[in-house]
Amino acid sequence: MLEIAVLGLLREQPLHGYELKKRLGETLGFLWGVSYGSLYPALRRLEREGAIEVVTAPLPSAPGGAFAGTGSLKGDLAAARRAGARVAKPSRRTRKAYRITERGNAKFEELLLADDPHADDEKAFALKLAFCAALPPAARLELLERRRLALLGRLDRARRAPATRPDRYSRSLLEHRTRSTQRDLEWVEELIAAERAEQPDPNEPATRAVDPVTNISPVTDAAPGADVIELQHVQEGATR
Amino acid sequence: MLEIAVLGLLREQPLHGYELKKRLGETLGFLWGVSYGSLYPALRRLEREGAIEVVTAPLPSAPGGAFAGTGSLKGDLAAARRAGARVAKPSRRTRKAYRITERGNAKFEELLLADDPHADDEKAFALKLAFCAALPPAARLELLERRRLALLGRLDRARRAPATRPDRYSRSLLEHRTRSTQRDLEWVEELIAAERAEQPDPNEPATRAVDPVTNISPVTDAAPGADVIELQHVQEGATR
DNA sequence: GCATCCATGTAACCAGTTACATGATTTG
DNA sequence: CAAATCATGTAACTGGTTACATGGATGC
Repeated sequence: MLEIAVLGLLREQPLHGYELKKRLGETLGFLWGVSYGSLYPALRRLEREGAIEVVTAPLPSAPGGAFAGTGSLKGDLAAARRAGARVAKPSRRTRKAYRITERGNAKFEELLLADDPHADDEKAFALKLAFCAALPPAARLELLERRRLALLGRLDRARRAPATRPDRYSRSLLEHRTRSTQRDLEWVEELIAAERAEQPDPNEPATRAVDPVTNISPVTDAAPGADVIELQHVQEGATR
Repeated sequence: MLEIAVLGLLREQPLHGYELKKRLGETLGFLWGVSYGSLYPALRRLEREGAIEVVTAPLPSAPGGAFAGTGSLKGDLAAARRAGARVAKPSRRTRKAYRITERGNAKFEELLLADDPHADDEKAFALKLAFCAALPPAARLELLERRRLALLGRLDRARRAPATRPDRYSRSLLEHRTRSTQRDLEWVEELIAAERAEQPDPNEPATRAVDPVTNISPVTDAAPGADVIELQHVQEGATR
């Protein structure tokens, strides 16, 4: 969970821990609150495995030649000041900004499509969805399709095995839950439809729609470099 | 979480670990799956703090005089056999059945009303609701009321602070989530209304006169003791 | 010079998980 | 007697949490 969120945010621009936590709080706050006690260890972990790296630019020089101009830290500050918040001036001493690496990007996509067992389902999907915009369309579709399957499965199970205690409250709960799942399903199907509408996948000529489980399409490669563009793009507008 | 479920089940009848896990799987399976690795330690923990105790009845005598008849183990076996399942005969050697104590009952009610911070909210409430039937009406109402408050708070927060990333998916997510919360709220309010209808709280006389839903007369006395009946009811049918 | 915010981190804990170890009882 | 099932348990790990320790920078 945390790693997805961190990588997802760092995809857009380098950030340091404190700022990361703040953004997680603002933009994903409704999902769950992250604490420093898990964030900093996660950052070290990600760094150890090469998914992110410290960007040691005190301010002036852009270190990685590929990473022109990085407005990241500066832009952030400016935006905050614009917003009228009381803001400490540059400082820039102890903070360690992290940047995502190629390995990290790979890991991010891998994590979005992995359904590891101890993922909360609800929250996990919500989180993934919140970050799937930067994903290649095929992967995104896969994510939605999986979710759809999971919801269908749950509905089916609920239908064929009532599986609940007989009291009033439990029955009401089960009922409500089923309705809720149904709505989730409809919603996901809308998302899928929208996805297909604007991305009429040439690899799925009608028949393949039947079995979405095995369709790990070997042709997922959409325009290479699209990610890089996206990255620079986000940087401009991301200061919120 | 686990402790609530365990105590909730043991309230109805003494059970041993293996059976407990089976029931948790059947009747709460849609909520979450418990593993032995957490169940047995939980049982030991609960025993240590005096919330449950081992019932050392090999079979014949009902040990706690208060606990007349209890079909618990025997009834269970019979039921299973009736259902056509292949069933091992009595055995009864290594198994340790647990019974809830007075302390345990107290702890159970306390847990249902406590909103400890690391409760998943969604799942936690579902679980509590699934076991609230045996609660005194006032406590049950309190539980529902709290949930209502939480949902209202969430809605309010969502309304006054959009707090989300600007991409299509995140927006859709937030929207869907809000609708969902709204539905949850309506549902809880229905439950509350039903609750009040059959249990007109004598402590809130003034405000109820205004309420247009129930304003036929203040004398809507529904059969008192309905809960007791419900309780006895469960015990009979619970071997399911 | 003190309160406050920025910023990083550690230690202890928590509630669960999987994987493994053990053994009694039943049944074919 | 072998295989399946019933039954209890431990060890190591997971992914987070809270509480605490530390310290630089800044504003008033």
